[in-house]
Parts: sequence; C-alpha cells; structure tokens
Amino acid sequence: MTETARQRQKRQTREKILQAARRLMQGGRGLDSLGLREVARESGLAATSLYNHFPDMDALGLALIDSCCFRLRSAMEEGRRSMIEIGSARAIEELVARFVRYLEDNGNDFRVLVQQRLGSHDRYRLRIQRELQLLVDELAEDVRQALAHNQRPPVPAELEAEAAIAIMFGVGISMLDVAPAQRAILADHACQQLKMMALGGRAMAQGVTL
Amino acid sequence: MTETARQRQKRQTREKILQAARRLMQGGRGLDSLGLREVARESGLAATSLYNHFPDMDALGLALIDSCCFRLRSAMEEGRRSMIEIGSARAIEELVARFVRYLEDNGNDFRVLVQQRLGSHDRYRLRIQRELQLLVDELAEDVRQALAHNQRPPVPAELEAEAAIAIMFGVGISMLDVAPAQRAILADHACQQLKMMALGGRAMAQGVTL
DNA sequence: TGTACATCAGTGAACGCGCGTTCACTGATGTAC
DNA sequence: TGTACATCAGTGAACGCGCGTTCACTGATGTAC
Repeated sequence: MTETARQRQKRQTREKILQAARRLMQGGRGLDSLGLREVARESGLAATSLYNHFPDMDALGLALIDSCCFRLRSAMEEGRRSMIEIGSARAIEELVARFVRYLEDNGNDFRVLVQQRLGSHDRYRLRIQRELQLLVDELAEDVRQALAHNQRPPVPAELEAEAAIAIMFGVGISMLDVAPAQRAILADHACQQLKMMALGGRAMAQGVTL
Repeated sequence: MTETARQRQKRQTREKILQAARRLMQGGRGLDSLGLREVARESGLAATSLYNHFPDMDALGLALIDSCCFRLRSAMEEGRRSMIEIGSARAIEELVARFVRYLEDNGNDFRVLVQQRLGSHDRYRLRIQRELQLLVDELAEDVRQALAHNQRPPVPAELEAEAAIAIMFGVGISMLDVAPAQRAILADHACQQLKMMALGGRAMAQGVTL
C-alpha cells in the first residue's frame, strides 16, 4: 500500500514541526521552555494544528527526544566496525573525532539529552538512560573485540567503556561553552584521558595494583 | 554594629524562601519550573513579599545556584587535607565516599547544578562552570601534593583530576536514578575506574605508551 | 470515468489559569531629639 | 526615658500576557459505487 498524497503531506508537516522546535532550541533554549504557540508560529501553522500530529506537548517532547537519541546513536555507530582492526591509540583518536564531529553538528541535541537525562519527566529520562546504556554496551563490545583481534588479555571492558563515555561527555559539556579554537584542546584532553584509562585497564588486567 | 531585630527577621525570611524553593525542587523539579507564587506559598508568604528579598526571579535562581555551589564545595573540601598522607587506593576510596555522601544528602542540588550547567541562563552557567573548575584545580593540587609526599614521579595531575571529576559526575548522574542498594555498586565502579585512571597516569608518567 | 459521500489536516475563537511584576497601603520596628 | 517621625517587611488588588487545550467548522483529498 503506497503512501497517499495526504499521508505524505502529513508526514512532511510533522517533520516541519519537529525541525521548527529544533530550530527554537538552537542558542541554548531548553526543551521545557518551548511553548505550543511558539513552535506553531515557527512551523508556519496555526497553534491548534499541532494537535493533528501530537496528542499533547509531552508527546511532541518525546518525539524530539527520540530524534535526538537517533542522531546520537547513528553518529556513534558510523564507522564503528572498521575500528576493530586498528591499534588502541588510533581507535581512541577516531572515537573522539567521531564524537567531536557529532558535537559540532548536533551540540544542541547533546545538550538537550543531558539536560533531560536529569529532568523530572520520567518517560524522557528513561528513554535517554536506555539510549546511553546502549552506547556503553556497544563501546564495551568494541573494546572486547578489538582486544580479541589483537590477541591481548581481556581488560575490564565494561568499566572502561563506562568511564570512557563519562570522560567524553564531561569534555562534551565543556565544549558546548567554548570557542572552536579551544575545542581542539579539549578534544586532545579527552584523547589523553582515554589513553590513560586504556593503559590503566591493561595494567589492571596484568594484576598491577596501586 | 550589631544586627537589629528587623535585620535578623529579614535574613531569616530570606532563608525561609530559599529553603522553600529547595523543598519544591525535591522530587525532580527543575529550577526553571519554579513559580513565584508557588515558592511564596511554600514559604508561607504573600507572593509580592518575595520582592523584598530578591529583585526578580532570576536573582532568586542565582541565590539558589550559589547555595548549591557552596554545599558542593564544602562537601568536597571536607577532610581534604588529611588525604595527602594516605596511599592512592585509600585516597580514591575516601574521595568517592565523600562524593557519595554528598549525593545522599544533596542529590537534588547536584541535579540542579548539572542541569543549569547546560541551561540557557548565562549567569547561572558561568557561575557553575567556575565552581566546577575550582573542584578540578583543587583535586589536581591534591594529587600533586600526595605524589610529592610519597616521592613518586609527577603524573599528568590536571588531566587525571579532570577525568576523575568526569567519572564521578557520570556515576553521580546515574546514582540519582537508582535504588540505594544499587548505589553501592555504582560507587564501586567509580572507585575501580578512578584506580584504573591512576594506574594509567602512573604508567604514562613512566613513558609507557599504548 | 464520474459522482456522491467520508475522511481528516488545518483553522480561529474561546476556555480557565497562572505567570512575573507594579502599586498604594499597613503596621511593627528603628532612630533622633 | 518618652515622644515624634522615618523606615521598610509584608500585603492584596490589579496589570497584561501567554500558557495548553477544546470545539465547531472549512475545504481539499481519498474512496466506493
């Protein structure tokens, strides 16, 4: 059953609304501060038209969260497979580069996600929590596969991945506030910190203790 | 010049307002969602009375942010000096324990701080940014002093401290969502991750590379 | 293929509500003589 | 110490405004015969 003109139109309008909302959040606005009329105006629609696409404002918020999650996920998956064969140092640099690229294109998404990760809206929060856990799991899996590929002893991959995401997110949060020139420095920090972490994981796997 | 009864009363009322606002934010409410009338009601005051203590709602918000920063700072400074003499592993455990204790008492503060660190209100954001940088600086200084005390080679202390804060904050964010029983596990993760980081820093100082 | 009817995206008016802020006023506290 | 005046924390009414949502309606698109 092919899409009718009406269905296509509706899908496009829905997309227009979501994009308008995203546009409004550029420049630091939070998801919570978006108003129905404001989004409608930016979409070029009457306020009440939004109810043809979302049952209420919460549903619109959730759709926005979903699209943010989707883009984060896509960005971090991109080229993931090819990283298993290269060395740890290069792999870390690639990982950070990928994240930095994501931030440049979608810094605003990232901000909204972290904000809502701590928000009072349960559905938003759980959705994001789940998404971030997937990120950690995937990264841990990559670490394990890379080590197996290079015939190295297993390291605490899950812990490493968790810490790696924390480090990247920490740097990411700082990056949102600084000029592009400063960003390269922060990215370099993240690389060094991740390498430190990888070295530590290797040492720990060999039984070295503090 | 000693405080008059009127001055004392005013100070107490101001405190009552701030505490009412903090009470309202328990249970996940964000700073942005607080209303003037709501805070006034919770304080047992007429709405307009708040203007005798804060010129506008932004000023009230800033005062709340300030008090959150103050408590975070106090909690993390507490017993800081005594940590220089003990070994790295113990020092890390103490550090995490301190942070976990802070979260148990002021988890809500922490949430608000991280949220507003990403908010659109510049003054709030800068205030928090500065506060967190102080935290990193102090931790880096502790690391340096501890190593000097134990006559160990210098490690990249600033990087370590930055990563350590990122790791603790990452874990802290997760902790806000889980049952108390789960928290011990997350705290243990943080300890292990910080130890991994310390091991890696030591290896890096010795010139080991990935 | 043409026609009659059903569907439904988009509209504009209206709802009750709470928002932040201003204003003139009250009455207790503080101050100067 | 007592009195007259000044200060100012707290109040209640009122402001214009935008909020999310509902409703009855329009007119283009889709569907069944």
